Amino acid sequence: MGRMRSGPTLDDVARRAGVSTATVSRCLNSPDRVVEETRERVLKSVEALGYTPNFAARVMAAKRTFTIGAIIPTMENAIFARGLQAFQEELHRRGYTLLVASSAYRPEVEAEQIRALVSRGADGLLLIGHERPGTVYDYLERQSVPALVAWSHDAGARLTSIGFDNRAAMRALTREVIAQGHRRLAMISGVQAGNDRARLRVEGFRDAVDEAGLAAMPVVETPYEIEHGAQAFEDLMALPLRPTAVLCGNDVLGAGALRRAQDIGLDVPREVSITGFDDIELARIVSPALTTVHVPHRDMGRKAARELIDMVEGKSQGRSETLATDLRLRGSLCPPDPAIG
Amino acid sequence: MGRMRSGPTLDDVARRAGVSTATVSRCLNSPDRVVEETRERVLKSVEALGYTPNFAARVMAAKRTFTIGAIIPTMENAIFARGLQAFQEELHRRGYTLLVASSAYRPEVEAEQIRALVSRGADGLLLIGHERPGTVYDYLERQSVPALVAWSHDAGARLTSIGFDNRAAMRALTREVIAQGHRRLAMISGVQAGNDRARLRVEGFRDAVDEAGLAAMPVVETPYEIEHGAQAFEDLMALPLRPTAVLCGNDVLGAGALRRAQDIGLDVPREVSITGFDDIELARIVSPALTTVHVPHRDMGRKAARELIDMVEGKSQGRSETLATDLRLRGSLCPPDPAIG
DNA sequence: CTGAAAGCGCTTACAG
DNA sequence: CTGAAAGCGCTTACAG
Repeated sequence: MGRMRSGPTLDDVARRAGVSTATVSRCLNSPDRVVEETRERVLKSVEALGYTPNFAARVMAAKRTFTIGAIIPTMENAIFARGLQAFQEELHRRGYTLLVASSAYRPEVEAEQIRALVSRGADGLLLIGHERPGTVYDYLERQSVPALVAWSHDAGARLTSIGFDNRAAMRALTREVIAQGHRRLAMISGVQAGNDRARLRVEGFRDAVDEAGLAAMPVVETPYEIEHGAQAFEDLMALPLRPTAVLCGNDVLGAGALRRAQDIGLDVPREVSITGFDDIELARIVSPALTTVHVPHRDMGRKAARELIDMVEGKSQGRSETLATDLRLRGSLCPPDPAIG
Repeated sequence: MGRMRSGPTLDDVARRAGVSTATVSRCLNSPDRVVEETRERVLKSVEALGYTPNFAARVMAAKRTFTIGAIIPTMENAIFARGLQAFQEELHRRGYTLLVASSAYRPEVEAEQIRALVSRGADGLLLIGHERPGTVYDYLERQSVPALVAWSHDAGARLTSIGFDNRAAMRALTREVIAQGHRRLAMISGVQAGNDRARLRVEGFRDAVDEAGLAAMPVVETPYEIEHGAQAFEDLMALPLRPTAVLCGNDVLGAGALRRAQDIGLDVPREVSITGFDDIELARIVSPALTTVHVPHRDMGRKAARELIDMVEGKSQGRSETLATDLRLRGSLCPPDPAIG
């Protein structure tokens, strides 16, 4: 069963070039330590045989893979795409290869993927958010694999993070909605269990609602999918006392809510305002465009890559950083209609 | 520089349990070949030490990784997301792990990623489309790594493929547009170089336009990004003789075109019809929803996984399959306004 | 500048 | 059912 990789080996190359395997290895890894004439002969031999080093063997001997692993909750939508792209570009610039796996927002899958990547020799790991079983952190420590968290910042966490303050960001957005005159605010949140970003955004929402002394309205929890956002929105609109503004845990939910509003004949923003979070491309595609929290995805990705590589290369013990977010006010939010409010 | 993975080894486990490394290995890989009492002792030792097998060593000894690699052109949008998700679910079901890399639509990056994945021991590879340098195929053959192409079908290609007929699909859509009465059709295509899906879609478009005896209109080529789709659309609308229908190479371009139409005050579909391709979620989010070609992403992903694993396990020499696509007629397409046409 | 040789941490016939 | 030992394909001190 299965294939036996049959490619040529270092030994084949060495024999053909009439040198030792050590010399071939040097030609490939530190060419300047081999005299030109020998090097040329070896490279010609490499070429002729179509030789590619066996990675497993190299890893075992050198204990280094120049591979970074990233486990993100989902590839189904673009939430992490832009940040990851920047992360990968920076990695590439520094000579590392990125391997990505997704956990479908399930902690046990994430743990499994972490093990898969670590045992495949990942030199470092990028994780999203701080919330996961302590055993995962124990494992990473025991394996002494540097790991960095992005998309979330938590000073007290076990891992270094390059992220932003989800709570403060959502608080600021909610304050803005209130400042525009809304008094009945509801929220559609992502699933909070195991997701600190979702949880912190809800907390930020509540902070602002409470400090304004407004009556509590529902926070509906639902998976980060368009269709779920749509359904949750419809449920909220069926309430006897309808919210005049619905704040969504991210742009995906916001787009779903907006779409459903249009489908059931509600005018956004005149009859109901809707906001998102993340500022992915989707937020500007929908019409009206979504008011949202802008997250510096590319900047975060690039900085995360730099810091993680520094950690991998022993140049840093881990320096956390909080990036600023800002509001993007667009057509989906306006003051409530006095006739409705 | 770099870390020395310092975890416990098989030897440590063996010593602690008072058995040989062979026995520990058996406990982990074929537990039924070890008597219960011994097994328990060994597993306790594994537990106590927090042992994880060194993947590289295992690969080298066993010549098998249970890892499948996929290289997709982009993770920036959802084009490949749903299919890849299904692919990964099926892989997981059969005990394989998926590692993903993206090529940014650049052939040289793809070649690099292929090498990275192969030398990391991928048992098999999923690639998108058939168009790439012959040297890549030579390499895969020499390394005897099974590879499968998805998203495109080509009977004459070197690799097995589980895909659909991009040309026929686009031809069918174009025929429908023509059948609705349009006579001035333009197209916004993705970049065709190195992308057989893009090229075949353009050919399908031309097939239908030619067979209807319509005058040639521009085919604009642009990267698959919302903003580029928007710009291309605006350019087309600036033509002296405006098209009444703009067919886009995929939904991303279609969404961009639609957005720009609204921004410049054009009524879709009354003044201009717009279509997409792929039927990703975005197509239903925008308003009006995009008429598009539905691609059976999940089915394709699942079938690709099954076939690739069969190839990896020597159960198949590679069986290609063409999947059916169908049209989804939605609000972005309607007959042209006689007053305009 | 180059080679001989040990060693990386596993798996797997081969014996017993 | 279990162990001793070879071997997987590299890298890297250590000599020369």
